Amino acid sequence: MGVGHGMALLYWGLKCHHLSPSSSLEARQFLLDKILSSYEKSLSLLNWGAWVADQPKPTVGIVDSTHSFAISSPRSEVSDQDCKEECGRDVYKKRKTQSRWTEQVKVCSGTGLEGPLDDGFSWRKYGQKDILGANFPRGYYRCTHRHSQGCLATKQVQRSDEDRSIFEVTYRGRHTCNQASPSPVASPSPKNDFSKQSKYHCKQQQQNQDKPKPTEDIFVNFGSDCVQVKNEELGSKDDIFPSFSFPCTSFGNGDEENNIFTESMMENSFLGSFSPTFISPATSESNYFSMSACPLNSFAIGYQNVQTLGV
DNA sequence: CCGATTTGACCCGT
DNA sequence: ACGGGTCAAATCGG
Repeated sequence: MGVGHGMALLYWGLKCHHLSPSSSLEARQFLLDKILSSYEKSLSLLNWGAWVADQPKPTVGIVDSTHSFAISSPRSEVSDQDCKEECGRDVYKKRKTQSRWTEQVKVCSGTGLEGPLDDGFSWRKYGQKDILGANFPRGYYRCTHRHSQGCLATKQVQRSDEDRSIFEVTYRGRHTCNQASPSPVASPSPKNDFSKQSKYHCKQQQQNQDKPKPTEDIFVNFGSDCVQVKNEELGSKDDIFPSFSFPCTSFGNGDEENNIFTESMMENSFLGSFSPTFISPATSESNYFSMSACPLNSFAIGYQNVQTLGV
């Protein structure tokens, strides 16, 4: 309720104020401060403070004029795990306490793409396993910048048994790296960089999910993907975070300039590193965040039409 | 040559 | 003992 209100307010603010790249930096900062303050109030209302209280306050900064802003709330877990990784193998214990959430990525069949879409981050595959009871193997990915920047974000990709067009992407940890450079959506010339960068993703999809498709189709066909985000296993079993969603039409007003919220947040941090904190750090499995971002024109990888699919 | 992927072995929690 | 997750050597490919 509270967070939903906060999110509604956030969206309202962005929409009503027509936050655009041409807006002054001060205006945007002011609005974001307002929004965040409301959001934080909502958080405290929710009494999920136990989790939030330890967290450094989320900071919002407008990075540059390409209307990308970074929202981060660094956690001690990062340095903690860094140490543990260096000092010994304690990743297994740490795993339990890491933030984790799942996106169900639906790739519409017959569109030329059969595989999990690129989420704007660069991943390196480090393993694959056959999972008991699953028809398809699970792929394990970690951030490409794990060593160069100590980024500990990982994800698992598994194709759904019931619907081959659905991929369950489970993210763990947040990106602490500077992912602006390799990200196809964040680059000044997305299309060129994307086709180049998606090389490995494309290949990986072919090898991993046995459905080779032409690279050329990807950029277009991502537009029909659906992503559902849900949070998992973050400790709390309390139903304090009812699911909520934006109506699909809300974002897609066709005005690119007004899509700062969707394109910026999603491409930079929303799905990649910010969402676990922002969305629902303490939800039970029955509660999940659902987010619509239909015609995300600039959001090249095309997260779209997220709905409460129900799990 | 360098970075990504593959894949069997290994580790850990249950 | 078993299953899930990670490691790392071998391999691939630009």
